[in-house]
Amino acid sequence: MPIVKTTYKDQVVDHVYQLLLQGELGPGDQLKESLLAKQMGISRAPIREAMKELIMNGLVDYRPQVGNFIPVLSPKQIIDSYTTRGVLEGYAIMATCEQFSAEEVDKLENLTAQMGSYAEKKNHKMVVETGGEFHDLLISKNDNVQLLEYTDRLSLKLHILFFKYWGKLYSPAEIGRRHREIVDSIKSGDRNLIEKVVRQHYHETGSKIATLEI
Amino acid sequence: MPIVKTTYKDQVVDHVYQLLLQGELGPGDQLKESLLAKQMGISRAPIREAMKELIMNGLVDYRPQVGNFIPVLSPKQIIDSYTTRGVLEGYAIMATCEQFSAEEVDKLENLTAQMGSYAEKKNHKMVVETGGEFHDLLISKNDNVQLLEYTDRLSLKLHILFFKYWGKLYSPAEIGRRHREIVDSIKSGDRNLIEKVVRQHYHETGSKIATLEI
DNA sequence: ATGCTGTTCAATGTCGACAATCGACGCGGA
DNA sequence: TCCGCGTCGATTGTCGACATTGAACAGCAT
Repeated sequence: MPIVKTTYKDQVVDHVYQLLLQGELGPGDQLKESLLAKQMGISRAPIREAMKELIMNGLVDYRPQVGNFIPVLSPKQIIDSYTTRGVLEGYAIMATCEQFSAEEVDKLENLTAQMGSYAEKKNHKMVVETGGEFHDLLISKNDNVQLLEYTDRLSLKLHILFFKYWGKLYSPAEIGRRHREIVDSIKSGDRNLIEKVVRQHYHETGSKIATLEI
Repeated sequence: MPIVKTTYKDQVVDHVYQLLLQGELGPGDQLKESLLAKQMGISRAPIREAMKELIMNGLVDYRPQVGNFIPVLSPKQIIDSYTTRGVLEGYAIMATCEQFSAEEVDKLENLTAQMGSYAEKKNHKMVVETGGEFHDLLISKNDNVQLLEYTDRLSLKLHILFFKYWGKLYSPAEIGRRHREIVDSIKSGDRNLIEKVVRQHYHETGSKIATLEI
């Protein structure tokens, strides 16, 4: 039984995540401290604490003396965010690519196959879950805390803001091709290629989402 | 006359920056809200707001229910931070390298010469200032807001935590060589080279500082 | 001497109220 | 009609006080 010491601030953060994931909060919406406080039966103090954390993670824009808003990202900002993610994760994976054992490469290939299978069945939930496992294994070798902090923040932000597109972005064939490409680059041992492939993957994902968001 | 709307929170942030730059605050020190509030003649509310901003910029570590502390970075963490900076800025510069005009390249070379000159005279202050100008010009072409946000944060953090070493890191000859190397890579137009040179520069800087910090 | 336990105190977590400020609205004049 | 200005309401900024929690210390048992 995990004893979870949960402070009000953390509850507020989770609450806002839920609101975003359930679509009750969308781009441009304002998060009013008093309203949130009343809804949750607490004071504004922990709300403000939570806002700072959300701002830190890029899920809330802060305008002094005005309020906190769910960010409205322009197409360019979407692409830039994914580009940045590609830069960070591309490096993280490139720098550790020779640490993958044969078993782990097998695992990556299995996950790719599973993802294609789920995609065929239009089981988007499992596609996303399997994709997450694939992704986590890829960057799991890196231990640069500073870099991981930034990638985690960015992943969380993009995941929550654009999760609704995850299922519709790529055809099953494309999903397979893209992930195979990454695995193949790792098997090749060509570090430059690995970094390039990862960067391109995220850049294209960003571009696709940007077009869908207009 | 610039009308600067300065809130208490911003004053607190600046105050802590000053304490850090003046050496009155160092790694491991705790920032006690009540104490800061009393010193500045304000309540704890804006102090807490400021803490969040400092945490966001990596200049303060937050331990729930315990307090806020100036981070103590291990040698590896120092190297990792500089490595990450190299990854981000290396990409930023590489992606925009063909946008530099001949005049701007000249400017970079002039700044390099000036830096060497100041270094010879042991004018560390001007070395740092000129180096900052060099650096700012290099990344000025990039307009990826997400990436710039991360690089700015990281630059600020590393600048404030390690500013004391800036003058003593490299010999005048090394300073010249390093910056010429970067300018040359830009003149060559070899994107891979540019990124590699920038990454290596920051990695080596991090390594040097890490050894000095022990 | 060592390790556990309860107490104490200082620091953070939370609260409700008041002050300062921004944005919207409506009025009046060109 | 359009633009500038002042008022007003709603929201954030700040405050002092109280509640809660973590860490250090003393005392006891082993």
